Amino acid sequence: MKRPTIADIARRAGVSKGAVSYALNGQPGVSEATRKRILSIAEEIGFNANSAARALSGARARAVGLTLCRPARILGIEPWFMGLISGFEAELGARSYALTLQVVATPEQEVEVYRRWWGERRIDGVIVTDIREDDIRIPVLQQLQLPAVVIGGPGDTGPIAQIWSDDAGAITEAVRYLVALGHHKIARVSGVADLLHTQNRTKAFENVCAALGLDNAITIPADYTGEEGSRATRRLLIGGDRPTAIIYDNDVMAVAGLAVAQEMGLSVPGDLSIVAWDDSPLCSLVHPPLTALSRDISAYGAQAALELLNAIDGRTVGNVEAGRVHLTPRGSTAPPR
Amino acid sequence: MKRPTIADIARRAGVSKGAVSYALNGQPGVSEATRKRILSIAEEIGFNANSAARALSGARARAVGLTLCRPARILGIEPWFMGLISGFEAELGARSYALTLQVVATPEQEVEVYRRWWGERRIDGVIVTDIREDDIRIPVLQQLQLPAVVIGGPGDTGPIAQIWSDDAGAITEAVRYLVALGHHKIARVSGVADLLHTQNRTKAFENVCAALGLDNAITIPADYTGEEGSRATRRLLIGGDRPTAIIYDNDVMAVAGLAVAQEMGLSVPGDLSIVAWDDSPLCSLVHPPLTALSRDISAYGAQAALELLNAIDGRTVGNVEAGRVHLTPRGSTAPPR
DNA sequence: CCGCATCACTGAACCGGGTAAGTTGTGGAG
DNA sequence: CTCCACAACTTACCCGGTTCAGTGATGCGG
Repeated sequence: MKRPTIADIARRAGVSKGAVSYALNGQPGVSEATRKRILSIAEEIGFNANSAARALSGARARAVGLTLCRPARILGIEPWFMGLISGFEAELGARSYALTLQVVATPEQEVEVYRRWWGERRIDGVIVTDIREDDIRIPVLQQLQLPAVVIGGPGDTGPIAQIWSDDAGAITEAVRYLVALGHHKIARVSGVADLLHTQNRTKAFENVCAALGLDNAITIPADYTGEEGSRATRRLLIGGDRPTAIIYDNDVMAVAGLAVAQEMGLSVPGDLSIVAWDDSPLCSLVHPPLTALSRDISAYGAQAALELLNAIDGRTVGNVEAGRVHLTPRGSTAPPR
Repeated sequence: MKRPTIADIARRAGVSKGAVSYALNGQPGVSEATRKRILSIAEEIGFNANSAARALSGARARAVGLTLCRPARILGIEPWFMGLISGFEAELGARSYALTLQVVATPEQEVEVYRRWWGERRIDGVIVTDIREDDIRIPVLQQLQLPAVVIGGPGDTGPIAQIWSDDAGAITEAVRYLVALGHHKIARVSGVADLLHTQNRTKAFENVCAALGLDNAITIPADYTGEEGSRATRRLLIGGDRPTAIIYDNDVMAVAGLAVAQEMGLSVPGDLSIVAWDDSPLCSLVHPPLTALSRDISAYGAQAALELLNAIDGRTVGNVEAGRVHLTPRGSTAPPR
């Protein structure tokens, strides 16, 4: 089956290619009558502009890129990324932008992918996640002048826009809630330590615990996987002076922690309260359902996509705070026995 | 920063654009010495061929498409799709093919996306998942002559290649295992009923139960979500003649089923044995860890990508069986009390 | 009735890589 | 020494949109 081109439309409408291009793009230069005729022919023959030709003649590629830099086994089970992706799609799909995905192993590879995409003119901009301190991707994106938005922070990303959520406020709320329930020994199992938002959370956790006079408020670094979550939980629970509540940096580790507690014969929430970060269906799936720090990940993604499209269109975008994180109490938290 | 083009390379090497093109693509027509010189210049200035120009001049777009047609809240938690995606990437990344993703709500929208992608020449082929009986996407793909591979089946997809796994054999193995443990009342909670692989599994389940003389071997249809998994499990467990073992069509529903059993005060595996389909980290995360029907999803995806690349290159591909599914016994199965 | 602006369009160049057809230059066979 | 085959290029056009510089035709004020 032959793909229709603007030349086909031009022939059928009895006008030139240029006129068709103006008509289809809503540019001035054709009469309303001709425009309507051309549009109806385009509709009739099922015309879609060849994205390659469009991109080649200096216009947009109408695609944005996303690299995922986490091991496959984490990606699979983490609801976070898929939530984000479906959020992107909501905005991108509406403007028929495509989303190009690449799974990589290291930040260095990510930089390579950015360079390749840029050289290939394959994408108009990128969405950057898992931002670190002094992230090596930032200077490269600036050098290439590739429009971008960073998800995460707040932190220093120079002129590149950030979409961030108030992690510090959220963890403060969680700790206050646990203290109000009567907990004094609260621990935390964190995600990958050199990610910016992990550091923000850790700092805020230490601050609020100090402010409330909690000692023993330690953070054990982990990596978001269930295995590490279990290991960290065991380390916390085997000591004599064990915590009565644990806050986990993601839902997967929280579920793993719950399993460890059950395995050790501890009752949740009787002996141990559990708070998960990021409220996915996973949290309401287990027994007892987990108290969680919820945010609308999909809306977060949609907002990021919108800001990126703005950046691509040359509108300057500043730092934006995404929707608030709020605590959703469920069966995994209670006053300590 | 200006993007280098083959014209830049040609100028620096003192040859014509054509020679550069031949050299970069490994075509005959240039001497080894010239080819090396050109390649080293390309390397030095960080050349990447403009994918738009390449696609426009009749060559490949070097991208493949994937549409995901499930509600966001399922996509997020289902490890299946992300596993598949990282499998694709392994093959695609190696040949620097891009993966273009689109989340849609209905099969009709999927067809629209295929048509648009085809018209835009944006992709060279598509990977089709969640295949149904008389799937509306198949005739469209044939009409457009868009290279494709179907994941799932076996079923009738005409000339389009399929990658399938032996679901019938797997469920037979699971039932035999439970019977060997001493179970007589085995139930199943299935995924979306009109998907082809669900039907294959249901048929095989009925066959093996009939062959082994099990009565009460009912299948309750669900939709892969935790909520439906819980509901189906409750329905099965409130009856007087409740099953002693349940097989779930995915891991999410199995975990939900486990929570329901615990909530009802039933011990797993003492009162109820649970088998999950698709062994994700989720299965070893909960307590007790779930016995599962394991397959290497990532390898499955890689194989599908490879076959698609073959199809794009014009090599005919037949139906391929992916790696075997095998039963991984864990703590959630035992002889009934 | 002339001159000028405006509209509605045409024609052609352009983007950057692929490739068929044409042009050298060289070596070896006859 | 001539002729031919072949390697090693160059030239020129193609892909399908976008865009800019024209070109008639029309309208309108003076």
